[in-house]
Amino acid sequence: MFRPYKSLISIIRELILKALKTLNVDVAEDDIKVEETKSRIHGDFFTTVAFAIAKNLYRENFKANAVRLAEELAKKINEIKPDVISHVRAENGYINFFLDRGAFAKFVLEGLMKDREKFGKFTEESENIIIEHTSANPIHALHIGHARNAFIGDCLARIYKFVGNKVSRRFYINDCGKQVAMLILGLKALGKIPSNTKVDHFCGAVYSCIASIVELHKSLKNAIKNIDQLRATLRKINTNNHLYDSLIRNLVRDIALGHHEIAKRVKAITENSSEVLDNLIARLEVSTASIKNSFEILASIAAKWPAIYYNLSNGLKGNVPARISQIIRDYERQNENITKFVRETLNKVLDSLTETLDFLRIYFDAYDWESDLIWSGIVEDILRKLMERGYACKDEKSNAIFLDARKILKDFPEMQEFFLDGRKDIKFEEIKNPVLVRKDGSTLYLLRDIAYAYYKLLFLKADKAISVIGIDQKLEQKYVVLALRSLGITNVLQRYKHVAYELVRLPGRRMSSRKGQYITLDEILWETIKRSYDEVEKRYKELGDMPKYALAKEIAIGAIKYALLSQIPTKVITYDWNRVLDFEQNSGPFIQYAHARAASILRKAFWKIPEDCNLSLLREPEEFELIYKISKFPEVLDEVIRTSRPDILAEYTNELAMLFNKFYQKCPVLSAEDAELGKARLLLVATFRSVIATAMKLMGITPLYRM
RNA sequence: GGGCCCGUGGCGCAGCCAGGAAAGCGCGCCGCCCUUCUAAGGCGGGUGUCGCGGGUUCAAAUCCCGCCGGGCCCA
Repeated sequence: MFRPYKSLISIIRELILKALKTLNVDVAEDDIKVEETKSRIHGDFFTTVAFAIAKNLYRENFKANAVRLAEELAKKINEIKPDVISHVRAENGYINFFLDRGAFAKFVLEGLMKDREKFGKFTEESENIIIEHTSANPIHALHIGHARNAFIGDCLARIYKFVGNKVSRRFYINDCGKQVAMLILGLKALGKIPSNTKVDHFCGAVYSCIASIVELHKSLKNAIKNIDQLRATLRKINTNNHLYDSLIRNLVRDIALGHHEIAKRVKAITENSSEVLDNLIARLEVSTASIKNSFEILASIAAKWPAIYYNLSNGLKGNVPARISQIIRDYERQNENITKFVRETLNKVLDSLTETLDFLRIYFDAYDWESDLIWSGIVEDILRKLMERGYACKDEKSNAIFLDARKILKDFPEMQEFFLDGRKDIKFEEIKNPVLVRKDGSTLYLLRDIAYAYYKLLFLKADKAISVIGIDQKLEQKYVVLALRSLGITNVLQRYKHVAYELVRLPGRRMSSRKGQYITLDEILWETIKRSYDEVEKRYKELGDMPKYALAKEIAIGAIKYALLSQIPTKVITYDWNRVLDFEQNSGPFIQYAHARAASILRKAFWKIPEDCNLSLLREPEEFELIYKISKFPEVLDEVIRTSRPDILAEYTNELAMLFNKFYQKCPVLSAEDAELGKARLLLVATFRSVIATAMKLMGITPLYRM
């Protein structure tokens, strides 16, 4: 595989090593660092090896000795350097390497002559890789936060595949939770899903409504419980029942209105302060606040979806929480009546989600249902296996079953660094053993996640299982890894990877499906398409409406994907329309535009790419910088895989586009002053176009040939 | 109460893991460049206690310790 940048670094390292040998100095491998200069004034690469040697050899006169050593080394290197390096110069103890730009251009572009399209593939090792991503609950529309997950997962999947792996993309469906049961109950109360709305949008509204209603019920119930206790306590303290009954009545009213003056009122009347009473008052304050909060959320949801809210609040009958629990239980036990309805419903929502994802060209190889995992007995078997091995145990008192994380860490000390994240000061007793099975016998997500991970690695035979899951699940994911290790997966740290990403926030608050506070991906998509359609219209008057739309769609998809991919996954993004709708530099459209310009030149040259031309004519700074950036492409892919950070690829692609635009401005291709130079430039344009097209495809952004 | 992540010009971000020479980029602002391969472009201009305080080092935005501010997880 052709890796010009990496080869160049090794060439330079070899030169340094050889020079050191002739000077008879020994140096640790690690001290020979070859780095890129920040400014071309100091050449293209430099090494600080002279400092490292001087430090070891001379305690005094450190600087002078470093400077002298650097000079001696530079002199030696100049004698033995290959043609691609024009010269080496010592400056202030640094040794600077200057490339021969013509030779470098020839080296890179000639190497890429045959298979430009495959540049960056490392076909050496081929693994079975499972990438699980998106995995949104199939009960509501995707919002921009889910999009972040989807884009990161899809980009990583494309890269893993491109560099030479077998990749399976999987979507995990959490269908056994409370959320699904809420939706199901809501839909049963409402009857049919109307045909004039998108299913996921409708269900999302239903879910938000019902979740808020349940939430409010819960807060009210809590408050009532607290009031009853308060009443009883007050009676114990004083026997003037009449006075307290009227106080309680007033409190109930005030709580309903969300007033926060309970402590004052109670104390004013009782002039009494006991620990029990204070505690009760505090709890009452809390439930008042939560009632107020629940009311506000419900009000905003009712305003957003008045019809659904109205029908639901009339249609919901009976003990709602009990009915929800019943649905969960029945579904887990695969009760025929409920199972059919749940699966049918969720499949409809899933189809609706997939429609959006398809539109964005994000596809899956398989959908894995949590319920299948339970029904098939895998979850149970994993639990038994954990217990047999002694890594899960039942608490005698509570009857709950815990994962014995402490025992796993003791038995497999190699897991400690991973789990503790380098912290040495934590005491073993402080590590919590998480619950796998509640005292009522119901299982927790963690257990199912362990089962699913195990399933991926052992039954689906993945060499590596990568899961794109929110950073809030970090601890939970660590427990999954511990459990896998205890189940006998020895190299689990290499085989299971949690790719964590942060939330997308709305200005001032977080997005929440439950509270109905979100911007759907569909909304963003259509708004962005509209905006890019306007832009296309401005500059492409002669184009028909449909082609305009097709173009606008690609531009919009590129804009949205780039906006979300270009930031480090582990940082919070605050969603901003301006950022997505900005089509200037550092955006998807900017990159597509650079590609279109290159394609335009090639089209005018009838796509006849010269095979023999004098590449060493390419010595202009703009030509050099572009070639230099191109040469680093395989290293960028390497880095993205190492760090699971697509933003590195996004930034690289942006820089590549930027450098091409500078070249484009400065260096005429088709009307070059010299025909030979023109030919060489045309080859550079073709190479650039291939590389940036590959980079774009890896991000799921379509390279456009005209814009 | 315990832990994790973040703090870089007015705004949004990269650089920190693997310390190196004047700290980069985009947006915004001002000026210039379309008879020349698509101006969704290019060129020029001003903007910084790299949150604060110590320490390690020849060298710190980068490593270590403490603190402050924001976000999150567990309880």
